[in-house]
Amino acid sequence: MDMTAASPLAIPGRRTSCPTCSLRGQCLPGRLDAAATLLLDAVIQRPAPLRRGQSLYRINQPARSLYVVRSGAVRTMVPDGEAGMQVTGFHLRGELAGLDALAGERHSAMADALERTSVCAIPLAALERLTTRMPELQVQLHRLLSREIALDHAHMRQMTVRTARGKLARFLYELATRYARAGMPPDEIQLPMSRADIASYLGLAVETASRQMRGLADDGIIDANHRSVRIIDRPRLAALAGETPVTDPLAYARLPA
Amino acid sequence: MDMTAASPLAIPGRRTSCPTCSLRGQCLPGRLDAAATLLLDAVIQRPAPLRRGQSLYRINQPARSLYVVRSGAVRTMVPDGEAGMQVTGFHLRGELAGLDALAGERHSAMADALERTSVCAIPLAALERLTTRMPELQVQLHRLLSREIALDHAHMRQMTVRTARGKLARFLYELATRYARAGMPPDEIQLPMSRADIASYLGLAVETASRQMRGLADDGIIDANHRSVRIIDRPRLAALAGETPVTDPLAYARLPA
DNA sequence: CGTGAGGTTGAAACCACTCAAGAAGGGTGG
DNA sequence: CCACCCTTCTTGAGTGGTTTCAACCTCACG
Repeated sequence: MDMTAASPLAIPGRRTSCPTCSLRGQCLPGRLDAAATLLLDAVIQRPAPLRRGQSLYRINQPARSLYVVRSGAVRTMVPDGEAGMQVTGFHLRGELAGLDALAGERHSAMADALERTSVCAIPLAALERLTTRMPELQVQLHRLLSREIALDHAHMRQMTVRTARGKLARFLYELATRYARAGMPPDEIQLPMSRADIASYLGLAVETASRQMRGLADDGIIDANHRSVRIIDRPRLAALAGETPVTDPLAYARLPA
Repeated sequence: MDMTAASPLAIPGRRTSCPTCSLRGQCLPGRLDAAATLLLDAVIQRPAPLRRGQSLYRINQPARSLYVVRSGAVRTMVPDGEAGMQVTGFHLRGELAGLDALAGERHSAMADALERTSVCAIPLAALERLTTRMPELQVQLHRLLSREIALDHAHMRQMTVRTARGKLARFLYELATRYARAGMPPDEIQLPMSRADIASYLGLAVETASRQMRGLADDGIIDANHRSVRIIDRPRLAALAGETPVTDPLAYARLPA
């Protein structure tokens, strides 16, 4: 299945714009009125789609824009030890990338496309100018920032799970949730990332990621081969994802003095 | 050593204010001029110091403010499985808390004080109003947001380290860095959090955290007993913190098509 | 001075990592 | 269109580190 052609927004020759974009509601325009949306639309750049492997921005590159993934998927990584890279995030349709340099300094991470990917680039300078004049836009920006921070926190929780099975379950469960929000079928996932990406993201060895994927399949929870994953038993996946074996449930129940 | 009395800002009877605050530069005022700083100062609330264990905000509570830690330390946690809590962050002097609800919705985490803690509360409604009128303030807000996101990413990297020793080393190293930024001695750390907090934060068993702390001490890298940690061999700590044994350095070097 | 939470230490089981090799895809060029 | 290559993924066995369970210590506090 070719996902790159799935988006109705990628029709060549037809110029995409905020007013006609199906992501409008969950993107920066939010609940902006038509006139305001046009003002925003005017500053947004829509570069040619990135091919698989092309980089969106590099480490230490001065931050110019904020990016919204229109279709495809973006991966962010930071250098890690000797020449290695650590995957810090995946950005799906409708999600933001480039927040690490919101202040207009330099990027602390690098980002590249996992598959053919279209993005909207919002120049930071223009964004600042617009938000001061459009309070609604600022609210929406903050809303999106909150969402991205929440995603990061979800990621943290994934990694503090102490079993590989639990990590992977949580990863798939969260991915399914995000696919649903992006308007894609949440139980038929085409993974845009490799096992190595998943392993790095979760802090596992590649082999472990592979084995656990098979393990979930053997248990009848998912149906997995290669990059296509079908969730069969969602409740059980949720149970695996939600549960961390907590040794001492009272350990953190500290009473006010 | 009692850290709660260490801050010159906690002098009773003397009302703290942005213009006289030593954190001014790295806090929201940033490089605002005197008049603008006063405007900001006027909306900032300074509640009575929190006692150890008192909560700053709870889960699902409507977000009212953004918080800056003036002295002390705040811990944030999310519920995790059956009645357990997962520590997602520690917020030291000069750092922000409450970003998970920046959009003015509800808090997805809870926050409480690890020791006697003073905070400044910036009402979100007022903040929004001010940023639209003061572009400089907005830039600084974004700068702080970037910093917090960077902290989260550092945390992620901590957790993907696959050895407990490395996780703890990275934790201590980063903590020392943040202490330095807060203007505290970076090599004489009084840990505000318990071993259980550290373990939860890093995704380890409490016993492992304890053992590794001792291990670092045995190796002559730190001097640790209970909550006071002295960094003896900073270069070696950095080496432990920076290095992850990367199996395949080329695994993520994907070439553009 | 007792009590309890927080912290440490020990021994054994388990799980994930490492090393190694083979299978399966996808892409490329003949 | 097929054969080839190379990347990605899988599978297997052994090892080592982390977890678990349990007991003990110690410090702060009432």
